Amino acid sequence: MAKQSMIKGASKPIPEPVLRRLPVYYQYLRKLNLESPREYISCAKIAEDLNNLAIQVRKDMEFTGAQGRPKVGYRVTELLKAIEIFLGWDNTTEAYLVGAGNLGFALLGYQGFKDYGLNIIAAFDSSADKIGREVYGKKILPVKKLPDMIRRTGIKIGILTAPASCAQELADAMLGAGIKAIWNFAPVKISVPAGIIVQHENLASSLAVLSKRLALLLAER
Amino acid sequence: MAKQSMIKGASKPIPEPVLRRLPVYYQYLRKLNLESPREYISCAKIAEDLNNLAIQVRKDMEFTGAQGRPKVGYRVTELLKAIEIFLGWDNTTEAYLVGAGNLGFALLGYQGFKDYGLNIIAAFDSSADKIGREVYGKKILPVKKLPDMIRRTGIKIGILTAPASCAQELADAMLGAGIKAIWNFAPVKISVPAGIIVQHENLASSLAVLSKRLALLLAER
DNA sequence: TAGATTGTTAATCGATTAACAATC
DNA sequence: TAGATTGTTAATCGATTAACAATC
Repeated sequence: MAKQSMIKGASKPIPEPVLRRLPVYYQYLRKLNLESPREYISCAKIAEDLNNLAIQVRKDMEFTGAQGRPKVGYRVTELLKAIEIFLGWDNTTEAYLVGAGNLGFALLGYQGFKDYGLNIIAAFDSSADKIGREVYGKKILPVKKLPDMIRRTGIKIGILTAPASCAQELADAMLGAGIKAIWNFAPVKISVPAGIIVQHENLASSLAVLSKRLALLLAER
Repeated sequence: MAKQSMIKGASKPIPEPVLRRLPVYYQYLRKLNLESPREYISCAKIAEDLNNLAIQVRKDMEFTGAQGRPKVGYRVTELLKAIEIFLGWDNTTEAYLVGAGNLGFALLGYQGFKDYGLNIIAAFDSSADKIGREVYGKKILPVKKLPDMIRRTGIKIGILTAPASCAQELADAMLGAGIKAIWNFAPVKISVPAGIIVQHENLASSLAVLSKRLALLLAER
């Protein structure tokens, strides 16, 4: 099966690169709103501050359906709203986190998620000295209760921050109980049936880009 | 300034997508070597297991300079070596980590980095109850010693896991002391002069892809 | 030998960028 | 009005995929 770099199914398919840039604009505009608020903004200004091209910003914004006014630009609040709605960040999606290690704790404590419509309801772990604790206001529950909780709450997103060695097993448990999307931070590829979404965060891929760039930079002279 | 999706400066410029896939092959081949070792492997087999196309695997491998034998395939050890050398993972690069919170701890404890030639030498933090502790064998030092340590050791990579509020300030301190590449996990864009490499891990971008895919999936029926 | 698989050149596809008309 | 900026159509560029020759 071929991979899909294009997100299909929508009226207009959205290129993944666009989808990855929209949050960057969103973060930028929110920060701008706090630090030096203004009613309107042009693509040229956004592009300049974010170090890319105005035409790309304009094209990207087109996907969200946001409309600007010639000579004036886009109303900042409208732009923010358009991105929010487009990404589905205007209403909250609930998720469970599985694996309450350091990374799990970091994600539980990340305040940004609520801006992106993601609410981690609870965490699950198998270790007795973690179960029962409360971290950043979120309960750590025994992992054997996970399937039951997923069924009862109908939660669709699982955030997997367990060690590689038990990632597949935990993924299977989640999927069996009705999870539809797994955000996988475990450093291992997990196999899932068709129709299930896996978003794999691979540190090694990022590191490869970083180390190659650095090697080229240092080799320049 | 336009952005560069292509890594320039090498004899043959390497597309970033290729660079991101190479570690996936690497992880796959290493796991294969442990679980069901074999001397040779074909691109078709790799592609099947990783869910992509044989021609893409072959093209990607071409960049590493690895050579296969028609009808036989590639020698697994050679493939691993070729990727290692190509990414510069065959000799160790040292790095400092700045910000010893939960995420910092998670990265300090991540065993995988040594396979990728990255060695985090020490961590820095400003909080008194962290300074002096040792985590996964790595000392936590006072952040005010950071510039001096960078100068003395000549370390070129800084891993930034501090809160957004002090990310820019810490980045400036690192760059002033000679850091050439920053792996930025802080949820904020940092500004750097030309010639400095910043690799920004943006959770919001990944979440956007995940949430849009899930929304489309759930809307299908 | 026949067939599988690599290596390499060509074709396609999609994303980015450019050009320009519309409009405030 | 003139000029800046959007909206939209066209051109370019690069990455992916296909085709096929080379070879073990």
